[in-house]
Amino acid sequence: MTLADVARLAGVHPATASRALNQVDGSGLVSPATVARVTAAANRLGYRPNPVARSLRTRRSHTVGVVIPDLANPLFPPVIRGIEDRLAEGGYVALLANTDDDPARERQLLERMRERHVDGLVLATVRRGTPEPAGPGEEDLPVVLVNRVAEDRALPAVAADDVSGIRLAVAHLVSLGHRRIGHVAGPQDLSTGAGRLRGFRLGMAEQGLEVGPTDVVVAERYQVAEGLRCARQLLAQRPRVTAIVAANDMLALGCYRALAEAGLACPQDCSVVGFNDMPFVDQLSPPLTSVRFDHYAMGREAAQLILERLATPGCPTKVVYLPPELVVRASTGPAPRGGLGAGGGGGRRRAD
Amino acid sequence: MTLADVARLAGVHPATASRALNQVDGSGLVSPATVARVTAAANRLGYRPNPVARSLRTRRSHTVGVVIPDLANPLFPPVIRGIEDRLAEGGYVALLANTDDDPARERQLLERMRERHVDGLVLATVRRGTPEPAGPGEEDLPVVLVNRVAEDRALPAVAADDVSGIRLAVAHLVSLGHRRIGHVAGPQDLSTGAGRLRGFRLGMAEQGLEVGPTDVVVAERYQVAEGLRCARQLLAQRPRVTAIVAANDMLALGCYRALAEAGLACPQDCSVVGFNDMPFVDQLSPPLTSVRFDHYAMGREAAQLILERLATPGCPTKVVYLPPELVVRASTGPAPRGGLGAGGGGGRRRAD
DNA sequence: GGCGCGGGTGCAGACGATTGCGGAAGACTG
DNA sequence: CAGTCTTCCGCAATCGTCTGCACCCGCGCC
Repeated sequence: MTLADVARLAGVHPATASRALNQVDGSGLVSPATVARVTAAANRLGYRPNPVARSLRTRRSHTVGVVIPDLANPLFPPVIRGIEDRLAEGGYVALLANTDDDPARERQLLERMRERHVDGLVLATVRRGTPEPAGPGEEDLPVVLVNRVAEDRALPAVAADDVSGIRLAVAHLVSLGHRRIGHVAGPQDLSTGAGRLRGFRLGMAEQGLEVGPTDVVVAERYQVAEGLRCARQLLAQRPRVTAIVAANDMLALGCYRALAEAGLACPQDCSVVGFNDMPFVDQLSPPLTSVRFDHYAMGREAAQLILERLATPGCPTKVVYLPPELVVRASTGPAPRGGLGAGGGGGRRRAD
Repeated sequence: MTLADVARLAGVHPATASRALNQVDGSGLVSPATVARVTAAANRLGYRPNPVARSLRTRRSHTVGVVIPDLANPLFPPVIRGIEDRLAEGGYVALLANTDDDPARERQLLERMRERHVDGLVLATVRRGTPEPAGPGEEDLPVVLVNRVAEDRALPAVAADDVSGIRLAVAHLVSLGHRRIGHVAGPQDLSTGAGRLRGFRLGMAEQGLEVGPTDVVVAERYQVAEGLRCARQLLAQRPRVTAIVAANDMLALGCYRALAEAGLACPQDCSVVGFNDMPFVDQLSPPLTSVRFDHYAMGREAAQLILERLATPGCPTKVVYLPPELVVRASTGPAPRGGLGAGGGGGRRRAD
């Protein structure tokens, strides 16, 4: 079942059959009658072009490398699905790779992808300070960033609007009467961690609140254990916080634990807000208030961008920000009376 | 950078270079001296064979199709990672596809995979009653099943030992004093659903307990909403159950909701056991007791099996069962006094 | 010394599709 | 009616690698 068979059945040369089948219709390289004959023959035979042979000749594999830190992070599956679905519509397939946040492993995986002749890359792994996100020699391969953006916006990217998202969270807490709000920040070498910290400072400023040096603790990784460590520290150095904005749901989980350790109830004693609205955070106890954005859409958009670059290599680099929204659940509640809130007068003071 | 360049540098014919590089060393087609010269040249040039050209010639793509219902199901990411890691060790890559449990979509995806000339398939989507798991004409492609097994064990597969796992759960509940135990069963057209129901009956029999017709409700899908529906029904038709064995963690989540609706506390009024020990079920409230098995290992083992079949096509079909273990958390507790348990005498009867 | 044998290489033809080039018609103009 | 242009199609090369076949050469044996 090759092109030659189709050509024979249609009574034309294989070259003509090829042109007939690949014709963007109308551009007169092949007569309409011939196109009809060939496509009819192809249909009758159920002909499917051999992508391997095609790739060899055209040097395009119709394959895109997708590099993420870890598939087991619940944030990524919906993103991957979005990428794959959109790529499939464009006739491409995704090649997945997990780096486990290990730069050495990442380099090795990118090398493998180059060997496989991927046509482009979608990277969810860039860090600030590694200016060549795709490694040396990648300049020819189209690259799109997802979830994280490049420091200088020099690369096309799709990500949530971290700053706005955190501002929503802060505004929500303030509207509940909170004034002493802490931030468990994400790793500052990631655009998300840095952006969300910026969003926190900005949001607080907008509400007329100051951010002191003890109001922020920076996590080294987006992990529950780090969230626990940071929240402990925050509670220690800032005992009267009534709310914590976590840079990420994982960190928020760590905050839950730290509060439980300290014998504080959430949200009665201290509210917590997360970011990402991962699957199942609505099943936690208490269900987590979190900043949501559409993960699947982020994936689709990233795929869209890489498809555009594949189609027209020189096109301008776009950076797309997805609008976040706050999903209010039970982990946030009114500020406890007795906090330093300007909301009400005195009231009962907590015992601690 | 092609084989011809290497050959030129080594002063041999490309054909010889090819043989030298592909030689399983020792089988004397090429002299050792030549092999040394060629490999040296290849290293010096950093030569990497073009997998596309190689595939075209050898008709092997070094690619394995991995078909799952839905990547967003937390069970699968670790499995996928196991598959990908083991495949990578064998020089293969995985091509992922999600069927969303839609047979039509599955057929279409399998067709795409055939077009892409995958060398084998790992399927997590087989249902009982579809004897041709991979569709017609798949007889030539090696297939391995994962998570679910074929009805007649005719296909190699890797899965948890569903029967043993559920028996562990039942034994645990009985040891806590439970006697009236219900089962929210999984879809019976899936081997997991059927196996776990069988395990439930067997486990109950082993404990000398009978399973009446109202003790089991069968879910149509592994979804929280279905779990809710079934648990509601179970509570209605069997009001005095003190424990529910769910065929799956999703269904267990539904049970949580049904209990909450009914004003019952877990585990004080009714214990719940899940299956799979999905990520984050330890963060639920209460943390879920669940039957665990090693998801990553399951993936690795499936990849191992497909690699074996790829290496020696005729090898006997193995079916591997992974040993399950019970992870006891806070969703299971002593049977409430006043149940029909044989454990103690009368005691306080619950008000309902 | 001639012949046979076998290990090691070179030659060239696939694999299946794409594409520059040129040629053969048909259309159209002067 | 001749010449030019357009349209459509066939020819053959090409992508990079593998592999059946033939060849060459050296060695051993009769």
